[in-house]
Amino acid sequence: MLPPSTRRSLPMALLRAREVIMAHFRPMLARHDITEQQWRVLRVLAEAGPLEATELANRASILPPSLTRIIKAMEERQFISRNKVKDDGRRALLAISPAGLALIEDLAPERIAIYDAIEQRYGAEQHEHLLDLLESLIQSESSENQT
Amino acid sequence: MLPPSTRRSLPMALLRAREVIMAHFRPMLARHDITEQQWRVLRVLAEAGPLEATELANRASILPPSLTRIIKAMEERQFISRNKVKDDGRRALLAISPAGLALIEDLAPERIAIYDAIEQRYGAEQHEHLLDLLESLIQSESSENQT
DNA sequence: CTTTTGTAATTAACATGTGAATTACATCTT
DNA sequence: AAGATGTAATTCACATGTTAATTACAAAAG
Repeated sequence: MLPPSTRRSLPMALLRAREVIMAHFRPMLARHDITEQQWRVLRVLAEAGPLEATELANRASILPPSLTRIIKAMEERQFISRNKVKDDGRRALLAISPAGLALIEDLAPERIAIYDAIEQRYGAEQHEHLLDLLESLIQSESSENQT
Repeated sequence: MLPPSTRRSLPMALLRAREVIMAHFRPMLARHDITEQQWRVLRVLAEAGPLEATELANRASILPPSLTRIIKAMEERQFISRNKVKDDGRRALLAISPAGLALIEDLAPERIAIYDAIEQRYGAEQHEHLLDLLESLIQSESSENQT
């Protein structure tokens, strides 16, 4: 229960870990002129199908104001489309477009290769274990658990 | 070696984990009108003593352009001071001021309580193990390891 | 001594993070 | 139906992330 030093604190360790991982993916994304967040939006929509903005924001871990801007930019680049929901003028369904799907499929091999290389260097077992521990942390600390 | 779904990918898990942790600290920082990054700068300087900008940026995981802005703001609020290094007009030593130290000391009890509560919910052993795995990941993937 | 090369810090330009306020609709109340 | 309340999305204002370009200075090369 000592005061956590900056050298062994969860927030700093999580930040640094994310940095070293993303460093491997950034060149790929930059070559296709797409940001990390735009990439997350595309992948979530590709996996889950059309979603409303709120749900998409949650799944991609992007805040609503950011998502508004991202959607606007990606609509202009024709990577996603929006269709208003009947009976509720506020909501709209956001869907990935064929061009967006094509981009994801183009990048899939490289993305998998990068991820596999990380897993090899780090070790498959450690990797699985780390994912488990992170999921567990997210569970134990998510605000929905407050009774 | 399957394509990592967004539900079990390291980048997403690290991002979400950091979010749920920081959610506990944000109210405290907001009450003192200080940002997460400014807080990191203060703590690093308090722990390590005066540092040059480059070293401070590395230790606080802040990019140079951001640090330039942060230093400017914190100098105006008198939380840090800068002293030019003799013999090299480019460098300057950045140091935490008495007011900065006072802020850190004021917040220390609450900060420790928050951290301890997280550790209790999550489990001390899991917590240690997670830190170990993260350190190991950072080691195995940091760019200095490229031969 | 001048030029070249290297390094630290800053600036520029644009995207995102963040909290607060606002807008546009829906729904509930009376 | 009119007003009160709730919800989804956006807008605003400002801080930071990110890359590229630039400035300021130092050190090496000629």
